[in-house]
Amino acid sequence: MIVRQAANVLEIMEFFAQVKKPATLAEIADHFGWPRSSTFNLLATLSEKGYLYEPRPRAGFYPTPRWLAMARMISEVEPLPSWTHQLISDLSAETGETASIVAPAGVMAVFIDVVESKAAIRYFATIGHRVPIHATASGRALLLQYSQEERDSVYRKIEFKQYGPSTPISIEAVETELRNSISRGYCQSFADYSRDLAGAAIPLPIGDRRLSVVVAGPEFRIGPKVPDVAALIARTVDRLRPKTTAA
Amino acid sequence: MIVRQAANVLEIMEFFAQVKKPATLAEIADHFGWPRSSTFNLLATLSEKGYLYEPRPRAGFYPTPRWLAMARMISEVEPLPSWTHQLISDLSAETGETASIVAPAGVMAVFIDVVESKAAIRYFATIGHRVPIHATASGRALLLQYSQEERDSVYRKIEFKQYGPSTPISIEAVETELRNSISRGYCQSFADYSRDLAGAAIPLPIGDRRLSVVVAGPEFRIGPKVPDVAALIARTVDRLRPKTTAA
DNA sequence: GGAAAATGTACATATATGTGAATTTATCTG
DNA sequence: CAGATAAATTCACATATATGTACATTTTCC
Repeated sequence: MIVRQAANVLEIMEFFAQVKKPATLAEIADHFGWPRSSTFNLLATLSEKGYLYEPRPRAGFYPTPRWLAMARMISEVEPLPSWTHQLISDLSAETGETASIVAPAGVMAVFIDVVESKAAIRYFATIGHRVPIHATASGRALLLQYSQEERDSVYRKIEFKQYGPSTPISIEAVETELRNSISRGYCQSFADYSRDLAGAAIPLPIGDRRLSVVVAGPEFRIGPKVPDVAALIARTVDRLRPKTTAA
Repeated sequence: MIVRQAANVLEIMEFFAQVKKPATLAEIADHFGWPRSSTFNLLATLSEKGYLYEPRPRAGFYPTPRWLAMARMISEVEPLPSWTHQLISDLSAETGETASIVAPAGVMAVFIDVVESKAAIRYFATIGHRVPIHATASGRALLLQYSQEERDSVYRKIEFKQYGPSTPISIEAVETELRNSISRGYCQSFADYSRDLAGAAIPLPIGDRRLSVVVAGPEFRIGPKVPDVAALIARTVDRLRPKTTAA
């Protein structure tokens, strides 16, 4: 069950992140199609908690820097090592495509860092974007780091859907693709989940965290180059990952 | 009316900002005394929206960097000029007390930037902290920038409460205190709102934004020095505020 | 300056939502 | 490796909550 008012808080935050200027109660209510009275309650709640204020008289509400203060506190803990951002930054620059660091979240994979391609036609992904773990290159690069039991446990919760012609729609299909990925040396996906999207990914274990790196873009552009891209990812990881004695 | 589930989202965020490590459903439910099923729904909603993930297997949830990404987008708009942080930073260093930048939010005043005192006994304020606009030095420094009509409009919404012995409990009392502040050259408060707390504040108009600076601390420590502190604030503003031809 | 329009606020009520109990899944223990 | 224990999920129902309606306030426009 989705908690509507919880989702609405996030929607409001995203709304402000987009419009980047104060908005009145009426504007917000109209934008979302919410009743004024409900909007009033929600804004009052956020204000009362110190997350919204009125920067200038009669110009409406805007989030306080409290969001930022909280987000900073949260993110200063086990941040990604700085070389991982360098990694996707370099990969995006060299390939011209979108590169991301991905982490597991149940049956989904979440983008936790993204450097977007600058091309007009590109894979549009944002931090927080989620994709099915079994039907994407980045997700499968996470699954490769799981034990068989852990994978089985994930499989049980997956609802297999035919997102595209090549989507694996059974446990065996996923396991087969994982085996292929191992022998191939990298994970790939050709519109397994998103239409026209192809990508290459490899596992990126950091400490006890299971992450993956993925480079993805429009199939027509990146498709033929997937093996090269995969090799580039591997080389770039080798170059940037700090050398340690332990594996 | 307070929107419970909206508030809960903020509580969860603050919880993670505090504990700074992943937490399982059970831990979160226990911490807040929420039913597990409700907690489940909330966490599912936040996860689905890309704000929560599972950094490592079976170690529970943690916010994704999406919070930070959103908060950055929001805060990169009309940020405070950098000299205002320098201002409160210097003030806190010189006085040993907590210094803040404050903005209006209806009948309340919100702290939008804070540098805390390092003393063991200190004014504990955080960004987002709210105080009544009429019963605090910082709030009255905001009211001084309002027109009479605007102030009247605010007064109509205030519920006058006797927070402390010196709290102004009528419109006249507030107006009188404002007049005194003008002739005095700064705003002050001696436990008008918070017990044992004294502070000095002055208006800080920036562009068309109405802000104020306040230095506050325990009454016994800062009380006798309030005039000096006020003078220091004024001097420091003069020193740091960029000179422009226009007023 | 006065009327009209827009915006913000309060409240009762129907309904969407949170929750307790039951079920399933995972983890620990001997 | 069972059996026990704890955690995560599901679901139907009572209730807390979102909202339609009415009212108040503020702003706009003539």
